[in-house]
Amino acid sequence: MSDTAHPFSSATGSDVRVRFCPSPTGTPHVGLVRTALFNWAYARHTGGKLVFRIEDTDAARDSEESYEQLLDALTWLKLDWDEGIGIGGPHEPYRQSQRSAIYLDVIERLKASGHVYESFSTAEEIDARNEAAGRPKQLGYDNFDRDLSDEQRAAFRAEGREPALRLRVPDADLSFTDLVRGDITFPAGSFVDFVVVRPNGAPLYTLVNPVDDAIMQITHVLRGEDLLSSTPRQIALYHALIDIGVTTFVPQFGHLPYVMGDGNKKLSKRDPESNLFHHRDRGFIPEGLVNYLSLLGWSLSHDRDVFTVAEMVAAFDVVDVNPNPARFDLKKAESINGDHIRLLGVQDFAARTVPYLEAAGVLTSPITPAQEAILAEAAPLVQERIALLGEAPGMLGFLFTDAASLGYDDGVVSGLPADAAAVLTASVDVLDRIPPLEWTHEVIQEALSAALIDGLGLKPRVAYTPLRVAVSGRRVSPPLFESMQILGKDDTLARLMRLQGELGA
RNA sequence: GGCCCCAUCGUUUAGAGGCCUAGGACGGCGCCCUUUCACGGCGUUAACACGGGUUCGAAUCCCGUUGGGGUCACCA
Repeated sequence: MSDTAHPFSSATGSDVRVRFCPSPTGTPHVGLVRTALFNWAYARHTGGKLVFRIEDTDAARDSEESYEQLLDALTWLKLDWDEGIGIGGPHEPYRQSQRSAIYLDVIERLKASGHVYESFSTAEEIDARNEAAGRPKQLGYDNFDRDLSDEQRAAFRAEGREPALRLRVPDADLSFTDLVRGDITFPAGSFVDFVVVRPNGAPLYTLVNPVDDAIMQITHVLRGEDLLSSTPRQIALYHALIDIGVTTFVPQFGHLPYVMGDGNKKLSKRDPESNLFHHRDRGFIPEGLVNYLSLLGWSLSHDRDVFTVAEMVAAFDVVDVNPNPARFDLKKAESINGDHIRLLGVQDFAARTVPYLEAAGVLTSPITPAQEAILAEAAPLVQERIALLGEAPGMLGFLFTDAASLGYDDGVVSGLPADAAAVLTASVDVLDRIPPLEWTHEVIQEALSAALIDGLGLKPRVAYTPLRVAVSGRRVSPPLFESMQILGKDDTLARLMRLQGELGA
């Protein structure tokens, strides 16, 4: 059925207006970020606008720290917006805590037009009435106060009660076409008159969210699936807002699938994997994380899942979003991040490792020119072998210390084969004969290979493991000969001799 | 419980009636490359929840069943 008085938005191109409107509670969740990403991508794809506003109407839970984190998150991921926080626009202010006067005005108009009425029922009374009537408690509010007479209202007030305000929802089926799920109909009676204003006059999310969307002329509401069942109530409110002239259309809705954790549960805020910054701390780069997050409910094509954000923007449309819930798969996320790390220019890559190396105490802060030179040499060696920037300190740490202070990983020295000492002796001997000016990985490899593989008849694995441990303190490291080249002849020999000492002791 | 949503390999996703003896990716397994670990290459594993329809023909459409999930706040 078409409702010509309350039409849905028909925006499709640059007239599209989407919004991202988190409430600043806790740390940014990857599901929240995915929602931001899809809104952003849709705005960029259509050439429309993304509005960023803050829903801080819950003073008890909202925090300024969380607000800062939201900005940090979007900035880090390079999800920019066209209107709202920090930018301004025609509908300022963009923090709900500063929009009270606007809501008060809308509430007055809603009251005057009879869309909203005073409700004195308490939760206990509602439960009691349901119980008395043999209805399950979960049925909730029974529209009891809908047609209270003036006398009845006066009587309640005389008892000292203050009313909440409820929206009168239509007694009719409500249908809409969900952008990702298709036609959805809620039968009349499955949604009841809901509270929009507390007795103390404070408007609730159920009111302010649609009111702001209406005032800001939002054309597409793309949000989490958890809001799906509140959509009919919201559409009912929208109809009221249209009736009183706040707006002229109802936005289109698209409900994005959940981001799940292990098992069949929504990825909980308690789970560290849900925390965006946890992933950043471990060394995800924005390109990689955005790419992976976009795959949670969407895909670029049938045979590619590593792509740039520009490619995503060019192709993204909400109607292609898959309605099934998606599981956050760390392994795959890391793999895709690794692919993006490999896509980085080597200088860019090196620069991005610096904060991680500093945080781990591998580099001084600020980095010295000498350290910078070593990093530049070593970066290509590790760029292709890590999936997270957080692996860089472990991979590169040995290059920024000396023979005396090098630490050995647990068990690597004791785990060396019996002939390790002989390998070290032979290696020191042959390496010492390389002139300093010829100290390159090719020459080093040639010399070592001749002495150990040909000379001692060892397998490469057996021959080089002691050297690797001596040089890096680890069983796994960047390529051995290249590492020796970076360290230089003196340091390399000192490290081999130190391990000789450790083994002899 | 009412209402709503969802249902393709272990995971994610391709698939909008014949191109599907179901494709990609991650994971797993094996092999190759190789100075370790990776990277890269090659191969392999493994799915249309079930039952009815509609149709010449269904993973694709309809109905039901089952199984998941969400929501029913004077939170957002």
